[in-house]
Amino acid sequence: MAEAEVRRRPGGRSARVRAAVLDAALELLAAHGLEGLKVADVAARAGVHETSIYRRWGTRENLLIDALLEATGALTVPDTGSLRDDLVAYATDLAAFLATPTGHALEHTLAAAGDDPAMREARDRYWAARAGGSMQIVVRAVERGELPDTVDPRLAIEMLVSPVHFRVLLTREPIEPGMPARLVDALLGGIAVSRPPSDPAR
Amino acid sequence: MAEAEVRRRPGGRSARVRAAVLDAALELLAAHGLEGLKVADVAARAGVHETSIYRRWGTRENLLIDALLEATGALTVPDTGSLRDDLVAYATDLAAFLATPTGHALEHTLAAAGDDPAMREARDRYWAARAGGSMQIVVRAVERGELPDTVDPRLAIEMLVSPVHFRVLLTREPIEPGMPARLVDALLGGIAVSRPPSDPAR
DNA sequence: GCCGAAAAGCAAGAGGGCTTGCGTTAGAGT
DNA sequence: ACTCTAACGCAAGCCCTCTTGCTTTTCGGC
Repeated sequence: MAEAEVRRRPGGRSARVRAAVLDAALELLAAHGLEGLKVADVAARAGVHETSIYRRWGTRENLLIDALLEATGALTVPDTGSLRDDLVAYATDLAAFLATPTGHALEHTLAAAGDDPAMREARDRYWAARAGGSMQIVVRAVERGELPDTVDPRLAIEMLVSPVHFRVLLTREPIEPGMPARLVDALLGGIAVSRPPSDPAR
Repeated sequence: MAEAEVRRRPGGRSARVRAAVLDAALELLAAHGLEGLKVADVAARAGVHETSIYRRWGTRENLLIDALLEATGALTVPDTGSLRDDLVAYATDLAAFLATPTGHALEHTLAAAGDDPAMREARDRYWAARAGGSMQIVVRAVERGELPDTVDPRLAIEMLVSPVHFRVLLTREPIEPGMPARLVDALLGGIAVSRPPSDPAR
């Protein structure tokens, strides 16, 4: 997620401008929110001409994606030795991230992003990295014998994380603290069996 | 979803303008896509002044939501007597709808929509209607004894539909024909048990 | 039929995203 | 050190969303 930075030379003019612009974008994003961020303001704060931004990034959207992906570290992939605990921790972390201004902005920008080749590649890389990390939770559980090797790690992770994204992006309902655990229990045991009374909430 | 239309009088000027604008918007949406739709074009095609649109709807976004929700019938809620079949059919229908231009546009517009009170109310009504219908699948299964009454219908439906939305909005990966069935099997039985070899795809 | 209010028509314009043509500057390679 | 080129600075302008002040039409109630 942070692979640039050593593009040509750390102190080259290009790198300097790039860093200044991305920093400015993130600061203004935190200050004025996603809608309030104007390219002209970013340019002014970065001490750079607006045209330079458009020449390099092309669109406001591209700039946002670049800044947000650079600012977004990978989610930590827990490894407690317990599948259930790992999944609950991961979902909880994700929900917490999506509740931050940066997470919220990233989510909405990704959802609104277009389909040009460059954007497609950035998106694919991002999700591949996310999936690669989180699927380890499932892979390790299979290795430990906690899960049969017939499970599809990708589908399992999708079923875990997508309800969280769903609420943030579409229904906009809050994610109660107990939701990750209920999600994981349903995912592991299936809804056809009654779940253990393991959630105080709701 | 289609509750207006008898606002003041079917032939009143307001109603006429409203209908003309929404029709024009949907036609242009189908013709030029979500990004290609311009308010001025809608006004021209509807034979209406652009100002009238902005006076009534306020923003392009509101216009889109109004047109799309009006054009979107409720998804049919299957009732085959088998929970598994109902869920698979529902998820398949949803995926098919989201693959249509209208569905795609609705999905993205909803995700991008803001949080003003009017929008919030429209969104809540939409999702309440969707949830109300789809949760019946689960409720009926409980009544039939196919599921214990400890299941949370809302969570179950969220876990069913959100991976579909997730792919459409965020990862943009295609939804393979076999996905709904695999989703339902994982949801019903849990990933901890090996699934029956019931999917030819993948 | 008449009248008051609500909605539509109209013109003008502000603001932000994005583009283009041209001159200027800085840094990478030799 | 010198040049050649990629990147930036700058000015001007287009397009689209959205706003505002005022006039004109139309509809519903009396």
